[in-house]
Amino acid sequence: MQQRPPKLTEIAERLDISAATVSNALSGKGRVSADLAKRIREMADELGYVPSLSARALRTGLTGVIGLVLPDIGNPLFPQIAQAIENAATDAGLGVLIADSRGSIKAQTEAIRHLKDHGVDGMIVVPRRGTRVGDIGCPVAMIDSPSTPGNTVSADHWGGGFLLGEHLAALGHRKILLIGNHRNSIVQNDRLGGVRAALAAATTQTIWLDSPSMASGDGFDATHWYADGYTAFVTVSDLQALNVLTHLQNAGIGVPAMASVSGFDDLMFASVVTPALTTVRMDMPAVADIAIAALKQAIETRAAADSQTVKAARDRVPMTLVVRRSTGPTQQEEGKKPAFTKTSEGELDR
Amino acid sequence: MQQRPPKLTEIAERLDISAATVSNALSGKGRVSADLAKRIREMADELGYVPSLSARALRTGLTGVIGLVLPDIGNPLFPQIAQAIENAATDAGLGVLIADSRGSIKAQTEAIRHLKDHGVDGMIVVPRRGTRVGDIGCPVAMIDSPSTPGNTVSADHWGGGFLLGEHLAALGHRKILLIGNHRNSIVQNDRLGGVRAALAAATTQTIWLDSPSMASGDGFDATHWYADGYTAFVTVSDLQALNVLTHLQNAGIGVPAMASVSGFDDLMFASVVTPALTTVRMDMPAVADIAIAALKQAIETRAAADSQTVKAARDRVPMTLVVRRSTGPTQQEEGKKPAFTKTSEGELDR
DNA sequence: CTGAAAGCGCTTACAG
DNA sequence: CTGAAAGCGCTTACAG
Repeated sequence: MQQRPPKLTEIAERLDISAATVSNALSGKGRVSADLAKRIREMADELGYVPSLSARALRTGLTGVIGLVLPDIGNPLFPQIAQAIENAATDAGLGVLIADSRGSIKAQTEAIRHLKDHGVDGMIVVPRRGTRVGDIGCPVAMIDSPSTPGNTVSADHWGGGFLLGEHLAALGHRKILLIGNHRNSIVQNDRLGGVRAALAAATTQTIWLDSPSMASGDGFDATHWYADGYTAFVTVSDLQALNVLTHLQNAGIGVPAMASVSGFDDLMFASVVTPALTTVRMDMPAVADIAIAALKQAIETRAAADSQTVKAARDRVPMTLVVRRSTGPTQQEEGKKPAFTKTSEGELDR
Repeated sequence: MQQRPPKLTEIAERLDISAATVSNALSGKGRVSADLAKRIREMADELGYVPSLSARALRTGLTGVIGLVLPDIGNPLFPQIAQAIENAATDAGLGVLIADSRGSIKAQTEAIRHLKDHGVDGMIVVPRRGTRVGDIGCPVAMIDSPSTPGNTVSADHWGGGFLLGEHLAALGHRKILLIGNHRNSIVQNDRLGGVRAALAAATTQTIWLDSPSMASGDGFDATHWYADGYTAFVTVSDLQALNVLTHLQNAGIGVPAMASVSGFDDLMFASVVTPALTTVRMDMPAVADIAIAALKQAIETRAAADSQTVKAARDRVPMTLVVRRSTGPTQQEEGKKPAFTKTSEGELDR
């Protein structure tokens, strides 16, 4: 039916007052008598008035939309991030425009430009590994590792790793293998650093799958390490953990009876596999809330200060250890079910 | 630095011509002499002119932004969808605003309203199961099952299932168990219907995990069926397949040596597990292209016809069988590596 | 407390 | 082929 939506002046006409007054009343600037303001609001409701964001944007220079730049939408962690950001933004009355910096750093730059062209008031960037985002002419909140310069908010990856390390130590593991993907990833180093710190009394060995020695040959073979006495395998992500888990199972090494496998991120499949994966989870909603709050504040005070990376917060959100069943080696742990919501399997496909 | 961006009138002033002419030249309406148009474009480039979308939106009533409504951003299939849509939209010069209809149908309605309030020109909706979206006052493209009324474009789920069924038949399986999650899901019925049709000569049995008998007790136990002679397990999603796979392995039933497990969607972990999952994949980019094209056309012709669900296309995009290693029962298949890109593990966490 | 007026930066008939 | 003018729907000083 595409009814032409009522505009502000229509409310004004009906009430025989000026558009300015309607605008003031609706924006709650308080320059209107309580009584009149109430009548205006009622009329607006009655007419189903929805302000034109385009007009407002043109006038105020603010669109009420922020951009979300992700290194790769295909990233399995993306749903968690996007969902948390979308929720927080919606609560803050902001729209979220997404952009995928798929592939290259160049693509990241393009994505940022694309968003700017679309007039976002600010953006949240999960930068590509090793990337820095310069001044882009609008406020930016970065979600990265706490050790990254320019970071605004992030989970406490080191602390999360420490929790996991303590857990494994308590279970009695003495030889633990730590498996990382990219040796120059700050996040991965933070995570494994925490694990190592908690396992100072045990034997740990760290291997990086992107190292030359690994890249050649058939790569990593968990059974080999198992034969060497390693009973626990700590990976830097659940995807890697899944890989190790199924490898071991496939080779007849029981998990958690004979070996323990754990990951990070609590990806949606972590609770679906048998045995369920023990993992370390970030509090994405908290990260998102902080990022949005910082961004919003920066947008609001933007007029005064120059637009810059939002550095106000620099928060470090704690991580949570999610103990499930893969906790060997002697199966001490019965595995509590996690309290938080997991991805609804029901909506998998319809 | 937030330099005030140059506006159209500045170009006009510098060239000592009218704003109208600049506008015409830049929008390529062709009412400007080629020579002048060229000079205008050069000046625009030189000044780094970026049109104000807000102003254009106010004037034309079109924002150049579409909304993407997903049933649940947490859905593991979401990354594929979002990425494909974002790519197609960007190519079409459109921005994508996301909305999560998490949880309820009510939330879906709210999400749609939220997007409308933000002035999207149209939207792409992946509706919640069993949901219909009424007229919302702007063009809508629905991505659902081909059998769903109002559907605009979708993968050929039945056809994909048929491919999988044929494959299993060719491998010599005689007793195949089909496992669905929601007995009233159109997509799932389409998929399993296709499988069944191709396996007409074999024995198939279908169970639904949401049926009362399943809901009670400990639910589904693959080993029980294996003992009963079933050698192939077809699930309606890779997540389910992963569950079955790890269950079997955990119980000492080798895959693919003793049993075959397959799924749908080619979720990012499908190629990471051992053995890699055989699955059926939709061509998301094709789906996205069709949806965006249909939407764009509807937006452009919107003035004339009333806004409605886009029904132009109703396309049925073919699905692809991805044969990997889980294809038993006699391990005939050596498992080709899939040709398409899988989610870059590298960006898992940084 | 309320209103008249200007203007945000474009595009689009309409003239010339 | 080019330009003058109006207007999209708001908000914001500025008066009263």
